[in-house]
Amino acid sequence: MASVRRIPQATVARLPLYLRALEEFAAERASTISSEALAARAGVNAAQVRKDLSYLGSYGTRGVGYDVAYLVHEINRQLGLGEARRVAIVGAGRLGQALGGYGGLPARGFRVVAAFDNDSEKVGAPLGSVQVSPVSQMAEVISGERVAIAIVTTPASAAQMVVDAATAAGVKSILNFAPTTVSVPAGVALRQVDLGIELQILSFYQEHEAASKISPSVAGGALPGTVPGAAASIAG
Amino acid sequence: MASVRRIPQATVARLPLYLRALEEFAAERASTISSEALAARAGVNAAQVRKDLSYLGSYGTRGVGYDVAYLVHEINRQLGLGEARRVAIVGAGRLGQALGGYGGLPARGFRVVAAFDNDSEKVGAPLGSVQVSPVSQMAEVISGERVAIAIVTTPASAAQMVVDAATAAGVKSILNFAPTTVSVPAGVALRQVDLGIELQILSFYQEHEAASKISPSVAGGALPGTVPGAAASIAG
DNA sequence: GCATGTGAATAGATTCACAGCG
DNA sequence: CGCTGTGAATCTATTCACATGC
Repeated sequence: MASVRRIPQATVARLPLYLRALEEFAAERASTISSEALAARAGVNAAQVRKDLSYLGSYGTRGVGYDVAYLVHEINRQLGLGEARRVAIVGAGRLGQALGGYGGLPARGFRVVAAFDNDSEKVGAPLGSVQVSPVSQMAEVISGERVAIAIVTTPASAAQMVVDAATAAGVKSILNFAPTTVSVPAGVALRQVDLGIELQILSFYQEHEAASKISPSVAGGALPGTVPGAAASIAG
Repeated sequence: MASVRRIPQATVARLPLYLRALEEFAAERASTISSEALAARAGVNAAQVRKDLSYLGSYGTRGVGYDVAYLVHEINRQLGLGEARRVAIVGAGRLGQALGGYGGLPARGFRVVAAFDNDSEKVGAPLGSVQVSPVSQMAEVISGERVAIAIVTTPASAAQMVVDAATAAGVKSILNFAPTTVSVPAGVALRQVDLGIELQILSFYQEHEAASKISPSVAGGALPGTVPGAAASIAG
């Protein structure tokens, strides 16, 4: 019953991993699962799983394990996945197109409700299930559609500008794929994902002995007038 | 002169960030840079920058700062970016196409030398500057082309299989975009990137107060028969 | 008896603060 | 005298180990 405890960033970053694993177990008709089995599937240590879950309030049964369905429910609740989050994609290039058409988004509770680009060739074209709007309309469309999260897939040169426009229009989370560091106002959460950086990190470990441990990425939020910093995740 | 010191994972994950910032400074004709300016551009704290760089052997000048060109050179060296790394893309769907055509790869010293898919519709089609080969030929093409890094952009169901095939053929680093946890043999470095997970993490911070700090992702390597775990970075 | 839940121990990362040097 | 380089202090995260309770 640690329900008031503050959940560590590292734990928050692992909850979605557990969720993914739990959904696999659920699909296999498992009704109960041990920390050990969950840990193996998620690629972490069993003690880690137990400690992480204990921050949520500990929903396991000693001698038995965790109820799969209930845990899924609780993690979903903690992550705020009750209702579909409304997202916008800014930048309708190849990457934006790929993400917009990615079926994993609706499957995980995210709904693309707008897309933007400043290339007039792209404006009006379909991107996933929406039409690309001009960047000049970001403010009105974002507030009209109540967009909560903006995914930035513009070139580096445009990234800070669109982040500024999106946050000014009320977006509270930014997922930046542009290969540059952007900063966001206080109270806006930010995560950055850069293919080149990932490859460079791998390159390091190729040169030197491969590292011994696996570590998750950590959250990149912002309460203070935070700058940027991090790197993180995407899907196929 | 801490040249023998082991470089912490967290530092390794930030070196590419510094590199990116330094290249921007170089483009602006700055010949020397303070830890403070570099920190601001990279979105971290100045003390962090100094400590991180001190692991490389400390190439700064007190009262002045760091020589931009020299630092770029040293970080590139540490990251093993002397010669272009040879990469393969496995999975020629939208995301694979987007990554294969991404100009940031060659710009940062990575060369796509092969692509694979098991859909016969896609085999033979161009992906970036190469042609898609059938998955059945992975072993020979990977060893023939001396592929060092495999980028996995298949559906989740195929991911572990292609990772096994790639590592068996000699690939030493895996960048997994498939939304599932994969495991790799000892000595193979692994990083995982999942769009859905990133969004779920942002969703958490949207619900609760936004986090106060920014944190970088951490490396996901493997010396032991390591399982998977992490999340991390890509670009637009 | 078996697997959770958790304090305590350990390890790792960040930040401070200042001595040292150009 | 400014800025690096780095020990020491702090904070965060991971792992251990075992008491607890089903």
